[in-house]
Amino acid sequence: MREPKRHLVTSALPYANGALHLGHLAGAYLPADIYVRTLRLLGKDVVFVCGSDEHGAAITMKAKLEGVTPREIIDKYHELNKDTFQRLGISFDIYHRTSSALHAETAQAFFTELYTQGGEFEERMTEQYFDEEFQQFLADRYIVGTCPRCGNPEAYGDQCENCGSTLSPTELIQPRSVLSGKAPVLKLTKHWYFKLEKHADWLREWIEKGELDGVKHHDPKRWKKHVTGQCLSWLDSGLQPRAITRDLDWGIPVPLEEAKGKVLYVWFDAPIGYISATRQWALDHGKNWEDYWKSPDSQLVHFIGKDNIVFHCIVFPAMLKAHGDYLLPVNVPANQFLNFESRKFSKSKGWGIEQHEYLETFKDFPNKEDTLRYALIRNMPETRDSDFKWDEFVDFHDKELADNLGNFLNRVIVLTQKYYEGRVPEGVFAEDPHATAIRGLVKDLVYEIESFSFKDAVQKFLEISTYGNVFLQDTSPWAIWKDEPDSLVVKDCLYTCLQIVTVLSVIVEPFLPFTAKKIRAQLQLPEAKAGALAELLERLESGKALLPAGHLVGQPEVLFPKINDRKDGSRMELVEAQKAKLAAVLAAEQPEPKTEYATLKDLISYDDFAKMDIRTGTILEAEKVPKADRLLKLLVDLGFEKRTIVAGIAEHFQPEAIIGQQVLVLANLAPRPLKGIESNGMILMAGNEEGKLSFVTPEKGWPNGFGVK
RNA sequence: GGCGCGAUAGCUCAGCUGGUUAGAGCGUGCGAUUCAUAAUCGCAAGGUCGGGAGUUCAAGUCUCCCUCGCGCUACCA
Repeated sequence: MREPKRHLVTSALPYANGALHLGHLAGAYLPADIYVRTLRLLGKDVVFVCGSDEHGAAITMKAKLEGVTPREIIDKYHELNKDTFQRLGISFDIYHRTSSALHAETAQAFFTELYTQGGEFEERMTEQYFDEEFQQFLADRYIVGTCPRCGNPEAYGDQCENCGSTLSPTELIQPRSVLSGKAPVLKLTKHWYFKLEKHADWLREWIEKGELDGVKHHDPKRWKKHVTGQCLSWLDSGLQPRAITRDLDWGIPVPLEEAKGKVLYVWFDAPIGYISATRQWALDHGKNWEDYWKSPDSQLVHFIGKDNIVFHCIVFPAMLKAHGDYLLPVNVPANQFLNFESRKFSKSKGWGIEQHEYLETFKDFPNKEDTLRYALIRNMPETRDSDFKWDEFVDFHDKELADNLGNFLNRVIVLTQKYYEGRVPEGVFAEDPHATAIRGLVKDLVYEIESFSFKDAVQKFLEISTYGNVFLQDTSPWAIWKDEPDSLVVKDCLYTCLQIVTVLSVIVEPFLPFTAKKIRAQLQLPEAKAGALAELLERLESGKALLPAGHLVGQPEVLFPKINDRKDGSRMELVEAQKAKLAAVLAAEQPEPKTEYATLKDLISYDDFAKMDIRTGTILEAEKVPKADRLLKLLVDLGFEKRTIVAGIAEHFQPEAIIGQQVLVLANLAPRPLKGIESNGMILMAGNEEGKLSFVTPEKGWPNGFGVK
């Protein structure tokens, strides 16, 4: 593949209704930042864009819950996230937002282009819930009701947060509007759908072979397996048209006369945010944004978490291709998820720590940003879920940053001060084997970063520091210096070590930007500029000194005060406090009977009740319905007849265990086929707040077939 | 249930297109060293590569079955 002229790098746009936690940082922002900083050091033309995703019903929902406007919500979280990223050293060239006018214009133009081209959209009339009192259609999130799976009375129209199942609003039992609290009605509405399925063929070729229109586009082997795998799995199961409009008042208006009151569905406008962010950046810097999005010698890379794979590898590329002119990503190095002390991050359960919260809590901790960055890099969930542990956080910091890296710098500077009053001695480095070895490690490191293997890259980084330690130890200049203070061996040794430290001062920057500044300062060197790494490699090759003889270095200063420090327990206390917090969460977990009872349904008349014919019965046979996790096929004796009933209780009861079980059956429910089996009635079950089920039965031995009054 | 990804030393993980005695870091044990943040360096112990079957001259690496973890997806109490 040709060397690209320009790089466009994106990180997933954070949704502006909350803060981000360490998992997000490790997933989509930190790796992107390392990648981008490396490219800059190599002197490449690169733009790194991100921003807030600020539309969608979840934001209006949150605003409503908090009694504020959506604008206040997005302003709050936009500022918070933007500021936090900056404080952690995530070096976006722009952190834009989708509420901007430029974005609205960009997204609308994108829609209009696809619309006028024709063939990409289709219109559909669908029935959506409508709140008659408020005279508006309800987004999925605006409908709550009882979850059909677990019985949680507060499930949303798109998802039940109790059992995690994905729902559609029409599945909810006893739905009600969040706005009026009343039952919504179904009403016809028109929406536009993007015909994703017509792009399936070229998408498959693009993902499988890396070819676009028969031309080599990228090397598919360089994509992560779980990314390619999930995409092909989607393609195999068939693509469906996706709605791109919504009935909502918060978002970008659909630019069509006949679509008044409708907005672009947030998933459609969000990825276009990458484009509008680039446009804004170009405006601010007098550049041409199209060079980055449309020129074939530019290269696009999306950094995301695994929850976003399908959008970035199928949906958005399809949109871009349908539009025409746009580049498709050469890679989407999605990371998996980071767990926190063996569990998933959970804000509601108090498990985990958010980015800004970390910065606040570790306010007085030296190098808090780089220490965190380092711990996350070492544990980055590159190919599978990984786990953040405070004990490892301490170990990585103390053993690798303090003992290996920090101490190496320290001993070199101390020796230079002691033997040569801080002046770099004369020596050879360039043509000796050490220079070759170091150059090899630096090249390996760069290669790993370009391959999105950040864990391997940081390991190479540490190897350089270890190389220095080994060399220093093997030479032991202190032993020679005692008798021969003018020894050339000692001069050569320190000269070489100082060159190695200089290498470290440059390549540390992508990983630990704050530390990079400190090391440069100790060496009395200016900060490494764009292209510094390219220059360094060149010098290593051509034999020029990186740090010339005679250069005066600064006074030694401890770079990383250890956490596990017997003289100063303050840093360890901070970590211990975090561990104690988690222990407290665990301890408090058992008694949590914050029982929520379903709100009572609307009143019904006696006649309504009388319509139901509930009978006593006994289960005669039970077997699992194949290809369904929840369904059991039952044969129930109702006295006057035996009938087949399919019940969704397989997760709670073994088929053998319920034979002979007495039950109550809603016997006059209209028959309905389930997985090809006709179900004639419904078994009555009692449910609790955990979603557990219990049979409702008459007294033991009660005859079958009699009514319940 | 379907699909995808994963399961390798006590712990965290590397092992590309199948090929000599399966690697690294941490931890452990022993030794060296003192310039340094009780840091550093060397050596050693430690694995039936989740389980089972198969293909092959040869399998951690390919095929099939099973178990477990994570994710996507289907399924009315």
